[in-house]
Amino acid sequence: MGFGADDISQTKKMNYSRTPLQAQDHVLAERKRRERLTQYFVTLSTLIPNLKKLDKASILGDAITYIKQLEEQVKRLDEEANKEPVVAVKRSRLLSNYDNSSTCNENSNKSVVPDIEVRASDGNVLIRVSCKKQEGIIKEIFSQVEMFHLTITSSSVIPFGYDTTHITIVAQMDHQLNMTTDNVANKIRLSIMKVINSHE
Amino acid sequence: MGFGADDISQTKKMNYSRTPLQAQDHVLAERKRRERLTQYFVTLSTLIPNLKKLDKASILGDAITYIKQLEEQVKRLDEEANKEPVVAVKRSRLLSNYDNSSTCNENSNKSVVPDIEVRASDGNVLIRVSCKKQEGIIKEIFSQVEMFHLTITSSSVIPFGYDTTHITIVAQMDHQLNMTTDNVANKIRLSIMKVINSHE
DNA sequence: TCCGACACGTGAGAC
DNA sequence: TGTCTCACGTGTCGG
Repeated sequence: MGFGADDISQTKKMNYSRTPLQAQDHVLAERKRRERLTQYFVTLSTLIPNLKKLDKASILGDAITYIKQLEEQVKRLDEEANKEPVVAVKRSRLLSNYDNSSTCNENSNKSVVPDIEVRASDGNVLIRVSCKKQEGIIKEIFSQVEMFHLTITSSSVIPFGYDTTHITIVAQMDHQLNMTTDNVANKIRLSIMKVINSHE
Repeated sequence: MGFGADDISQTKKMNYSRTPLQAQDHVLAERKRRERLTQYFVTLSTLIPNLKKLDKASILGDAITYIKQLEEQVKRLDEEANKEPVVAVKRSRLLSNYDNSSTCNENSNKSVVPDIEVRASDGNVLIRVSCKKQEGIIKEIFSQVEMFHLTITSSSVIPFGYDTTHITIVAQMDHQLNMTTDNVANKIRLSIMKVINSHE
């Protein structure tokens, strides 16, 4: 940063006067520079809402507060968009390129993300799977369920859209297994997730 | 806006010289003003990411582009937050003590949390409701679904545990409705949620 | 009247 | 080397 005549002691007579031929070039360039800065100021002032005074200081100050406010708002919206669903279903994200950034467009992959929900209550287990239609995947899922000595009381397999299958199974736990329902639920979830993963 | 010596024609000898006693007050005030402006500039420069040059012009220019970028980002996030995500799962939580951790004990409340999931894909709508067994609630849910001019292609109603019912419905949207699938999904979700709430 | 804000011309440092 | 940017002091308006 250059410093001009800093102190008040007038040393007005400097040794070198500029080349007088184009010393005016200097003033012209400086004029141009000021002009650019002023233009920046008016451009900036148009971006700031509720700007009352057009002071350079006010423009700068309000720009600062406005940027802070915008950043805070972005942060709020961002973490609100990325927060987990309210009743957080355990969900396996099998597509690694699942884009959760704010710039993602409506990707059709999003509708076919396979997800699994297992919940247990009163010795019963509810299994809900939503996955792509795949050859033999239903058989394998049922096979996995039976490996836990569960008695299936009802089930439904419902197609949804072009390539999605929605499976709902309710089964009863064998009482001779001394496992907690949550433990069983977790094991089933992992098992099915593994099956689906092997098909991807 | 004040204008100084505008043109090059040197009329250097102006009529009034300032009161010499506190003409220095003027330079002091101006010095203070410049100081404030400079401080604003450095404060502003700290807010702008990836700022390479510390020019006033660069600071202003990058501040302008940064504000535009932030505004655009806010706009994008805002309209993204208000639209229903495709995969969805905005879920009404009526019982606040729902424990989704893996170490949760067998709380019978878990199985009766009424929750609704609506997702839309390829003009189809999948509706999944899990709620308490209640007199006539199934009829009302189906009635609500039909009010949206949806053609139900398949459905299942499965009991789960002592007092829970799990309902899955897949329906096709009427093409003459020029509504987005997400919009329909959201409306259905609200409608069913209202029905269930009135039964609680 | 004075105070605040502005543009101006200018010397000087930085790359 | 020249070119760019800066702070400075100053004259001049407006409220």
